[in-house]
Amino acid sequence: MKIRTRYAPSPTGKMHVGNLRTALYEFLTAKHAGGDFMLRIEDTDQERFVEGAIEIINRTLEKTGLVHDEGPDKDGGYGPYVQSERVKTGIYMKYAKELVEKGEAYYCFCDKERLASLKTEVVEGKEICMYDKHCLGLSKEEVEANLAAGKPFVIRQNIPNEGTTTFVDELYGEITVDNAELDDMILIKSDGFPTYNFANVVDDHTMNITHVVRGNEYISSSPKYQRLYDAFGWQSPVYIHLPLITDENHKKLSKRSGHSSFEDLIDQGFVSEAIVNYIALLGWSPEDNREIFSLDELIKEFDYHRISKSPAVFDIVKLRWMNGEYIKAMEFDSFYEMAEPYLKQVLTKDFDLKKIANMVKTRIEVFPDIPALVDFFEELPEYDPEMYTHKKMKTNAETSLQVLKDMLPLLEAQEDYSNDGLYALLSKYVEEKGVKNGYVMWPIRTAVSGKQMTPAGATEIMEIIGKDETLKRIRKGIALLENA
RNA sequence: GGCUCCAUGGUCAAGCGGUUAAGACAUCGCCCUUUCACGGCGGUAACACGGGUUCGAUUCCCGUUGGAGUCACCA
Repeated sequence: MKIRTRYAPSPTGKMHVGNLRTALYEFLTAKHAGGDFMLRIEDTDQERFVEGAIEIINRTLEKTGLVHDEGPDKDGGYGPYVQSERVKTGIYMKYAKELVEKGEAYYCFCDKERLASLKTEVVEGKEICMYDKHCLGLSKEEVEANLAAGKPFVIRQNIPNEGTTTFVDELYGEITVDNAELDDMILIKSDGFPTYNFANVVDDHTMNITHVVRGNEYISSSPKYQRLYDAFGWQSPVYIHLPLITDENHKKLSKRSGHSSFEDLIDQGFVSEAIVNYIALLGWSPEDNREIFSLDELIKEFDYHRISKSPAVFDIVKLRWMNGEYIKAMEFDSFYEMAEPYLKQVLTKDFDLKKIANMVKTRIEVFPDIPALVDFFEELPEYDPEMYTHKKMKTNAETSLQVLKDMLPLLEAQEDYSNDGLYALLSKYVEEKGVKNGYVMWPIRTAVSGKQMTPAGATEIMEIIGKDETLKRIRKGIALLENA
């Protein structure tokens, strides 16, 4: 049988990385087996609906390559299935009533006050209460009368207080709970909309979803869903619950961490391929030791049986490393396209931006690293003359001053300011003095950059900034050292 | 708190009764080098604890401890 999976987000804002990984694993589970991947928008809670959220979901899935296979026709492609649209067909109410007929569900007319009066216990600021099945005792006539009188109602699942319920998860195995632990959850809300708990079962069944891949947080409500499948006489799908992604404190990733959503990450200069690659490895590992995977390679290698059971910490440091690997592997032209705005942030003079971009390409992990790395080309920063002292190079203020003074007239006389020409000039001096390269290169590089760390060597820098600026900076260095 | 799940280095993780317990990130050191970076090489670092089962447990079972999730007319 063909595998069918679905990604079922609710449109409430940004795309959380946990949700993105869920979408990825659903996509991969289907695609690895040549199956289909669906997108279903779960918007049965009108209050939580956020304008533009569906667009964010669509854009993110498109950008990451997680394209869904079917759905309502929409200008040339497939749109997502949308629950609020399906509500209009009456499908959920129809199935809910079927359950009522079977005695597996019942109408409930309890108002907020009565519900609030139910014995509650407060644990960690959260109220805990279970419905007392009060309305299950209503006679058929009473229900009819209430309905006829237009009294607001919900439909609840009827779960016995005795016995146990078991469901099977592919990864976790059999999970059994006492029915007494299970609340009579609401299937249809008083506004006529189904709850997620109900809609998800009806939809997964009617859409022939074979593998339900979802976050770990659903594991505790899965027994209730299982009872729903059983009540309908439907075969339940294969369940695959995914381990949680946490922050460095092992807590659920939240907005506070600053990188909890795909959008955050993109804003911070990560490329989507690297993000996908990284989260694929958060909770899953291939048979070999490979770590760099394109989406197509993931499809080929992904085996959901190798998904791990324990939670994973989202490590931004490793993501940065991986992003750096992707940047290094990029074609120069596409790299340049993305790097240019960052270059232009700090470089306004007439520089060879492509040359600078090329220097920087292997040295950054994310694009926003660029400005701080190249800003000295534009303007020499204030720097501490202490920087001229370097143990290994055997340089200090004195030797540096000597080198700069010796070099200044040579650089003034020099016409050829190409990297090669300058390198030849400096090498000649090095040879004559019988010193090590660094003995000369270090002070020169310091004088022309004013930086501890640069993306290029001394002569490359001089080539870029040109003769006038070079001489200015060398003189500045001399002045600085003489006054020190 | 009830219920459920999880437990290999700081982090991601391989392992599925017998291994010198892989690999990656981070970290440290060395080499290379026109400093740093890049690159190359190497080091430090882990089976939470206690009982079983077994000739033999990181691996299987039980308990303890620790962590997490969940307990809505949210998904």
